[in-house]
Amino acid sequence: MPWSEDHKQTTRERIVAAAAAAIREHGPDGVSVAAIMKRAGLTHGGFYAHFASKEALITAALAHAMAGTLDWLDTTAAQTTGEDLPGVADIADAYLSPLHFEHPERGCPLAACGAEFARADEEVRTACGESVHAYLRWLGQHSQSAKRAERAQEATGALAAMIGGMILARAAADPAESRRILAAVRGFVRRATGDGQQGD
Amino acid sequence: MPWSEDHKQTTRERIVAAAAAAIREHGPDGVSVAAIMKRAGLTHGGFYAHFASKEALITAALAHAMAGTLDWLDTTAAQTTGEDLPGVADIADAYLSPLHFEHPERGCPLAACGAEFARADEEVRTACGESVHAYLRWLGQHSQSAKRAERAQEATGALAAMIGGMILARAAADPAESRRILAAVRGFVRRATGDGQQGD
DNA sequence: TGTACATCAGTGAACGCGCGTTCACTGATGTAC
DNA sequence: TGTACATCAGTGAACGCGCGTTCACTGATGTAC
Repeated sequence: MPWSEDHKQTTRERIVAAAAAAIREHGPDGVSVAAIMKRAGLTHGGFYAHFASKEALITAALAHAMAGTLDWLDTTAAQTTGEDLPGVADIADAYLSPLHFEHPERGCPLAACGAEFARADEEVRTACGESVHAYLRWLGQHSQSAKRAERAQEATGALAAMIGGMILARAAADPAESRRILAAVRGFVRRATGDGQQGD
Repeated sequence: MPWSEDHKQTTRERIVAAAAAAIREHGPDGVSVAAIMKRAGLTHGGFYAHFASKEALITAALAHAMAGTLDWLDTTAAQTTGEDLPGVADIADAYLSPLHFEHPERGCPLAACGAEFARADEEVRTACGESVHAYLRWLGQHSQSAKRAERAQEATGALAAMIGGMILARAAADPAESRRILAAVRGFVRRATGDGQQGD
């Protein structure tokens, strides 16, 4: 075999990473296969040696973005609070941060293009449904409520507020209003989860 | 003048209404000018006698959808509660209803395409920012909190949860999970706003 | 160690298609006589 | 009341362009001798 075993796999991952960033920045319809390949340092012709379709790439990019986001939220919230298992409101603080606001290309794929994924063809739609499920499961594990039903409600409500809050902040007219929105939603989630306030 | 005075205005409004529905159903990039004109019972050639660009139509459609949504929420929440000025949690109940879930084409434009509007060119972006501002103002008027700052936080947090909740429900894998999500977010908002529960 | 070779990751021109937009036209309409 | 006319809302063919996808090729690589 003329090329090292994992060379193609590495290239594939480079394409997925480039796609995950470009799609979150411009939406799945706002970026072309050629633009993604260029971002990965390649030409568009080679694309179909790695993926069956643009659809398949979007699916892989969504999974990549989701995994990265959960990882980043876990790490950031744990660092900020100094606890191994931060609570839902701590996760929401990390999510509703100015850093996340300014960098959709490295952030939550559902805040960046949730509605578009949900409207897409079956392959992406299915991956999107799985992402939602995994997201809620993961956030539920951070809930400190005693009852299972309460943990589920807390996780679902908080995730909704997080995603909607980031969308509102990014849709707002000016940066000051965006900051106000992010802070308000952080406070709202703390109030709903019954956690004491923290930081600002 | 060979045509009645408001004939052209009526046609224009028919195009805007068709666009508002089609865009909320398929996204601004998912529907063509020709498809919108067909939906309005016209051919695509006449479009530029009414609008300077597709961008201008999207802007008008967003405003139309926003106005219709606030109206519908006000009416529905008032009918359900039997009060003139329903509270934030009552509005959230109407928003997070199965009917709204099933009919994005008649529902909130920010839940349907908020992220896309926020990424669009200046004209749509500006209209989107104004929509967010108007939305928050309107919902704040429904808050029963005493202090202004609390009303703002309640409105912002609830709107975030409403929009994010609808996006999550529409992105979920199966109808049962969607229903669970909608119910959970309704409960979450009631908890955060301190309102007693209502209905289911 | 050096060289000829087979492999296949990546290249770039080309394709068909649908899009937003333009424009010469058609024909339904209200008005003037 | 009836008819010729000017207006302009709406039609449909055509445009240039960028898209997703295909394919004949190129050239860097590890292997065999």
